[in-house]
Parts: sequence; structure tokens; C-alpha cells
Amino acid sequence: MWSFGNGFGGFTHAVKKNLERPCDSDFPSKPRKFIPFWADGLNKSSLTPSFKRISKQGLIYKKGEDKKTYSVANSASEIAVSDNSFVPRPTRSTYVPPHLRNRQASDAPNLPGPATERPGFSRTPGGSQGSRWSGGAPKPELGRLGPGYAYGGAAVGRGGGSSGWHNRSRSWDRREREVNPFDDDIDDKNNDGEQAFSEQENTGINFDAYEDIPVETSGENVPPPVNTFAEIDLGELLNQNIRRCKYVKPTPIQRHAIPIALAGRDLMACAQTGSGKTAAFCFPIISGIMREQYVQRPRVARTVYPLALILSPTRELSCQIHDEARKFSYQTGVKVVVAYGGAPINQQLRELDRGVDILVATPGRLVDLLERARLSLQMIRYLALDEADRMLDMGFEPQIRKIVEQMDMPNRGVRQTMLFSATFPREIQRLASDFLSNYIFLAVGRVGSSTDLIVQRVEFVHESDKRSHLMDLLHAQKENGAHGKQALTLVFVETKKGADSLEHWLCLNGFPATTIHGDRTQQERELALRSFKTGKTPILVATDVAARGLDIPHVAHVVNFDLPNDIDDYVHRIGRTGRAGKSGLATAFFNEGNMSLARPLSELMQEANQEVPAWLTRFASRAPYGGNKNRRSGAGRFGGRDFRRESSFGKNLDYYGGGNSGSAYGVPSNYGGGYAPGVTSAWD
DNA sequence: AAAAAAG
Repeated sequence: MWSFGNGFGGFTHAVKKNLERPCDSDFPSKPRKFIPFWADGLNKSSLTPSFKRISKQGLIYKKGEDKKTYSVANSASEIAVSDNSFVPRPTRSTYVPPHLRNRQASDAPNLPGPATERPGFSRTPGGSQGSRWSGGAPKPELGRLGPGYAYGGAAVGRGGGSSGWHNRSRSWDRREREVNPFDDDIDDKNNDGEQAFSEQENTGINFDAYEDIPVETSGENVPPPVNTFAEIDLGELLNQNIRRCKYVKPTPIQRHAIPIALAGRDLMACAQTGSGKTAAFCFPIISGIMREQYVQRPRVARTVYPLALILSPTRELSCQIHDEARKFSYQTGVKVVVAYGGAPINQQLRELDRGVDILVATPGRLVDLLERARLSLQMIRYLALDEADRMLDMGFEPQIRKIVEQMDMPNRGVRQTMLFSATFPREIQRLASDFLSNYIFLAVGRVGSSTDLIVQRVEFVHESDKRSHLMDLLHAQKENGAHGKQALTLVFVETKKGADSLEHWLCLNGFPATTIHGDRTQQERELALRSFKTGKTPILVATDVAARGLDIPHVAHVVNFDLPNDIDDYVHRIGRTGRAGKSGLATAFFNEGNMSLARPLSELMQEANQEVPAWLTRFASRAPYGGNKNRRSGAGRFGGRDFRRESSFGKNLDYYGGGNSGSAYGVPSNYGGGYAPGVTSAWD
């Protein structure tokens, strides 16, 4: 299901240089801060940098029921998987996590949006010159789609000519992007093998349990959450897609984030992948774009002007987001394009040329496109960073800064910026605030993966024993497994070389394994993922490229063959299991090389009510700095809590009657001062 | 120190 439709059509052609590249004057060397007309008067107060006094408000905090909540969320994905194999759907409302939302029957109606009369969405019917489409062509589909949210021309090919996406489907004889994205099976995606998992249990969803997920917000004038999609003014076409996704009720992150985003506010949000995070930023973006009456986009030869930019740290994640966004935007006329490296650029260029409203991209390819002047960020109104803490981590931060601050993207406060991640270290929050304006901080309790559903084990394994130990685990697992089949096991290692070597060794020893890491070609990466997902090679050896965001259903076991140095990475890694309503297992091989992780790991496990081996507790107590992970390696590691509360002005203020001074994982921390011990955090 | 992300 990893669709690299943009990529592997032809490897043969070399990248053709764009000879008609606009002159440099189109791309000033100095950052040009363009304030488009539409931004005038928008979000005025937020034009001043943040760090205003943060009022304490908006706290919705409930304890208990979290475990139930998690299992509920996960059960939903179980259902969705079952759907794929025509297992009867439960009558209860089903939350289907993003990665499974393309499994629906292929009968999504082809209906135009009945134009509800809402002023915000109304637009002058009739094709008009100077439309929002880069081609500036009329929108012939308007009549057909109705005057409501229907923005006909999904993309107008360069060189004018009117063509809505219906037309395009006909005029382009290849499969179009706008084929029904809800039909994976007839699309260009390969679903075979997923049926193998059809016989999963089928649980009803208790959405009421969602109410108990702890949520923390801070910032000025936080818009109140909503309880239903109906309360939100998203537009009928988008609502239809939400229904097609069987997405009946908003998840907690959506309940809170969507109103915030619709209010035009900047947002820093902590929420686990799989909790509906992608939808949480896609819905407001799509809705906002539909809402726009006319956006005159400049016409510069071969340069396209997306209105929204979504960045993610890995190519696979970008694809995943693109796939989801396409579903949400189906028939809305909002065009989503993905651009990432490792695949031939030409097809991506072609897609861009056909028009783009929302661009999903990895940083490198994006910069490439910008430098080719095939793309301009002048018209960006929405910027979303997925896995934002990773994006602003050391390796990525300069690139992101370049894209956001040194190209032609509108300033913060002019554009709307939304940052999402499951973890938000304090130091990264500080960095991130450069990109945000008077933002709202939002933390939603983990939904669906990190700890409660996952049994975490730590074993002391010397470096030299790791392989045989892994072998033991795999053998045991195979014997216990159903039908003698090897359960999907994701093995994380430290290095790319180590990944190849371990894969080779596993294969030699009769365990079908494959590997994914950054030294493999994109094609190999995609193949490896698919092979893993379908169970063909039920063991996947991976570097951290697979640690974040990827929704791989049915991973039964995550083995930290090499532990990461960063507890955040550990959290992201083990979050690959415990999905789909199953209890996941996470095993870590710990040895003398991992001492820096002793304390944070032991704290994390305690917090998650895991059994902590006595030896680990001993190591933890000996760890430097008292072992608080928020101080380790010089980098403060707070997350799950607005750092603004702790730094300049938040100090010693006890907003919540204590608690939550720790990390994103709800680890009660003895650092941070003054908070009552034992109080559960928002991430409990 | 490693991984990711452009080719």
C-alpha cells in the first residue's frame, strides 16, 4: 500500500534540466517576505512574536480510563482491517485510524456536494478568470458540483485550457490522481496479503471512553473543543469524505485541534500517530482552502504556488500523509501532491504542473524544487510539520529553517503554522516557537500505542549475545504463534550496516527477514515495507527511518536490538506495535552501552506500569545527573507540556495543582520543581 | 555517533 505512484514509473530517464527556468529575479536571493492580500487583517495580534503571558485556561483533565481508551482506539483499527476482508462491521460507530481508512468498499458515491448555505463557504458560482488555480483557467465544473464547496478544477494543466478533474480524468488516459482514493484495491496499490490478517477479533468501539483522555491546552483564548464533526464547519464535501472514511466522531486530538486550526491559530500539538493526527491538520487545511473565494496565484512560467505545505521527516511518512490527504480532499477540488527524494523527479514535476494546493514533501526534495524555481512558497497559508520535533532536531533544523525562513514563505503570523508530534522536548519547543506566532499548545493523552497496550521487557544482553538471544526470541515466538506463522517482528538496530548484516544473518538462519534503512533505494525500501506488511518477510530489520509515524498494522513485536540513545526514539519505536487492538510486545536488549538510558527507561516503564528489572533500577539510581532524562546530553527533554509554562514566566506556578512537569510520556519527574509527586500527567 | 533528507 505504499504508493510510490509518483516514483517508479521510469528510472531510465535522466532528470531533465529545466531550460526555461525563470530568471533569478523571480527568486530573490534575499528572503522576500510576501504578505498576500488575503492575509491582510488576518491574525493581526499574532503578528507580534509569542511569549506573551500565557493565561492558564482550557485545561481539561481527567484521570483514569486511559487504558480502556487506548484499547478502544486500537480495536477500531482492528475493525477496519477486518473490513478489508468483509468481516461484518459492528454497528457501533467506528473510529478508523488514518492508515486503514482506504479499505472501504468501492462504492463511495460520486456525488457532488449539495451546497449548504453557509456564508463562509459560499462563493460566486460560475467560472471566473483568475481563479485560485495556477492556470488561471475557468472552473467548468462549478455547475456540476454545485455552488457550495465545489471547487471544480482540481488542477489546470499549464498552458491554460479549462479542465476540472473530471475532464482531466478523461483527457489523461493514465490513471488519475483523483480516482476514488477509497478504492485501494482497484487503484495502483497492492493490497494482497493483508487478507491474511482477516480473522482478527472484532470489537465494538466505545467512543465514550475517549472523553476520558486527558487533554492539556495552554495559550491565549483557546477555542473550545467540539464533540462532533457536525459542529464544525468543514464543508459538505469534506464531510462526505469523512463519512466515507467511516470517521464518525472526532478523536480527542481532532476535537481540540480542529477548532483551534479553524480559528486560524498556530498550534503545537502532542499526539500519537494513529490518533487521527493527520486528519487533525488536514481537515482545517482542506476546509480552509475550499473556503477561499478566489486566490489569485501568480503566473510565472513553470512555477507553482501551493497554498499549504506539509513536511515530514521520511519519504514513507510523506506518502502516508499524501494518501490520507487525498482521501480527505476527494472531490473537493483541492489538489494534493507529494514530493520526496529517491524517486524520479519528473513525474513529481508533472503532478505539480497540473496544479497543487497542498504539497506534502520531505525537506530535501522540497528545497530542490524551490531551487529549480518550479515551486514557490509565496502563497503558503498553511504550514504543517509532522513529527515536528524530529524536523527541528539537529539534523533537520537548518533545512527547515531555510525552507521556512529563508525562502519566500510568508512570515509566521501571516501563514498559519501547525506542529504535530508525539513527543515535544522542551528544547525543541523553544526552537519551534521561532516558527509560531501566539500559538496554542495542545497535548492529548496517548491514543493507541505507546505504553499501556504494550508489554515492555528489558533484558540484559551483552553485545556478543544479541544475535543468539534474538534467535531465541524468534523461535519462541514462532512456536507460540498461530498457525506456526511468524508474527510480524520489527527489529530496530543502530546502524544501516548493522541492519544489513543482521538481515543477512537472519536469512542465513532460516528467518525470512528484510531491511529498511536510508542506504537502500527508495524502491527497495518500499518493497521491504510491503514484504513485511504482507507477512512475506515477517521480520523487518530497521533503522530509525521506520521509527516514526509509519502505520504498519499487525506488528506483534518490536525488538530494540540496539537501544536508541534517546528515550523519545524509544517511545516512537515501540509505538509501532500495540496497534490494531492487540497487545504489543516490546523487547529491549540492554547492556553496558546503554547506561544513559537506564533512568529514563526505568522511569518510563514505571509510569507505564511495566515490570522494571531490579538491575535496571540499580543502574538507574547510579545514572549521572540523577538520571533525569530532561537533563541528559545537555538537551532538555520536556514534552507533553508547554515549555512556556516552565521557562521565563511559568516557573513555580502550579497551574494544575501539580504534576505534569515531566516528559511527554507522563513520567513523573522530580525535576522542574514544585510539582507534587505522583500526580499523573496529561500523558498518563 | 547515527540516522534522515537532494543527486
